[in-house]
Amino acid sequence: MYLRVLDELEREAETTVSSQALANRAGTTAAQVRKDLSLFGSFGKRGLGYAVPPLRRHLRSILGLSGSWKVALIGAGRIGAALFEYPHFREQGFEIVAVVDQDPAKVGSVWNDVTIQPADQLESVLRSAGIEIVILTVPGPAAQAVADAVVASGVRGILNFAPVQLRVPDDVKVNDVNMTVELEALSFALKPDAADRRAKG
Amino acid sequence: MYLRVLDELEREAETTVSSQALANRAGTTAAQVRKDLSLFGSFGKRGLGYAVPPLRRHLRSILGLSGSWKVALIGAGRIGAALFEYPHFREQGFEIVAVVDQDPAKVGSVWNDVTIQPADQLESVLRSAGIEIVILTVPGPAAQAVADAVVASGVRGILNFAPVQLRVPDDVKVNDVNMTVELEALSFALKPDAADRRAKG
DNA sequence: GCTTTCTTGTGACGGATTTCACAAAGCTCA
DNA sequence: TGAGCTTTGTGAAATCCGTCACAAGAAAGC
Repeated sequence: MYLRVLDELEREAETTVSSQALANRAGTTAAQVRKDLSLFGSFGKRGLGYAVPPLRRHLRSILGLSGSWKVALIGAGRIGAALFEYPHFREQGFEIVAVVDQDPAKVGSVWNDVTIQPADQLESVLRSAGIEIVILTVPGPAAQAVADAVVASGVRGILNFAPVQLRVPDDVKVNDVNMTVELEALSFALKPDAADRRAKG
Repeated sequence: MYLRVLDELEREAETTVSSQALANRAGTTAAQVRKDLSLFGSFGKRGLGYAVPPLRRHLRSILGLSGSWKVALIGAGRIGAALFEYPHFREQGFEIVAVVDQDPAKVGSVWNDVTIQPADQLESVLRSAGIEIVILTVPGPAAQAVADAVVASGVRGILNFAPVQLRVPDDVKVNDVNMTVELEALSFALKPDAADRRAKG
């Protein structure tokens, strides 16, 4: 989130930012910002704050965003299609260089120079394209089987949109985007008798 | 996540489940499951486990999912369109009964019986449809202004897909879905010199 | 009815994370 | 140059959260 704020500050041509200002924009506290950043080094100047462009470069480097990552999209349904066009992935260095789908009617279509490949060739597609991270937008019931094949192809990062918990080896990292769970959390916070929870914590 | 697992177990016609089994499927530990559930009551039977259908009902009630919620989609772009069709929202009781977009070319289109309304009528649309939760899929730079109007319309829950931190009053709950941040977290975990972090914690 | 087996509910512990608070450092201006 | 103001970096304290471990409840077998 700090990187997102720094992107914004750089567009606004701000040259420095204090931990307090960074905290305000990122939705946290000044002390938290300083603790977080100090884990990776001393980037600020006392009395002044943090210089925006260097801190942004530092954070990009810390996050491993200095180069670019080769990403495959598995599942060319509505959500997959929307993500394929999502501009922020490329802006941050994630290039979707392969698309795979199980539906024969979709295989062979070309999306912006990328040809949709059949699911039964998943492993060879991932290996030959040198894929490092996969975005998984297949239906829940199919997700675990696809994830197994993805792992077998040597991929160690999965961004999972399927509403199931994937079981993968320890050296594979899965991050879930679970939109339904987020909505349900809103429901919990808003349900009629939730007022006391808000008051008492 | 427990509710998701219980949905699954009920489809499989399982009648009871132990904290251990629930933990396996939800990706956590048995002790964690018991602590979490015990916060809201004693739902299990010692020696037996939890009865699936009643626990599922309990969780749905705790989460405020007993009835249904009226939801508006603001932003009819690619992501908005994908979410409109996403079946799991309706399955869990979230009905998208209004769609709003700023683009005159889209206003007036009908999506599955819902007519897209113009952004300048946001407040009246939200109020007259009795909207309780909003899904925000507008571009980042527009998000705060739209959120302000949403809050002014009395909505107290926002599912925010814009990659910015929204500032809202304390009685409004915002949940963020930040796909780019999730990818960046994968990048951090996978970047070449990340091996030592994994080993040492 | 009694023993065995299973599994919950929960207090105690310990590790992790956040907040607090302040010395040290840098800038500005006289 | 030095006083005053600002803001970082970081130990210490406080808080939060997950894990452990076990007493007690419930069923099953005999």
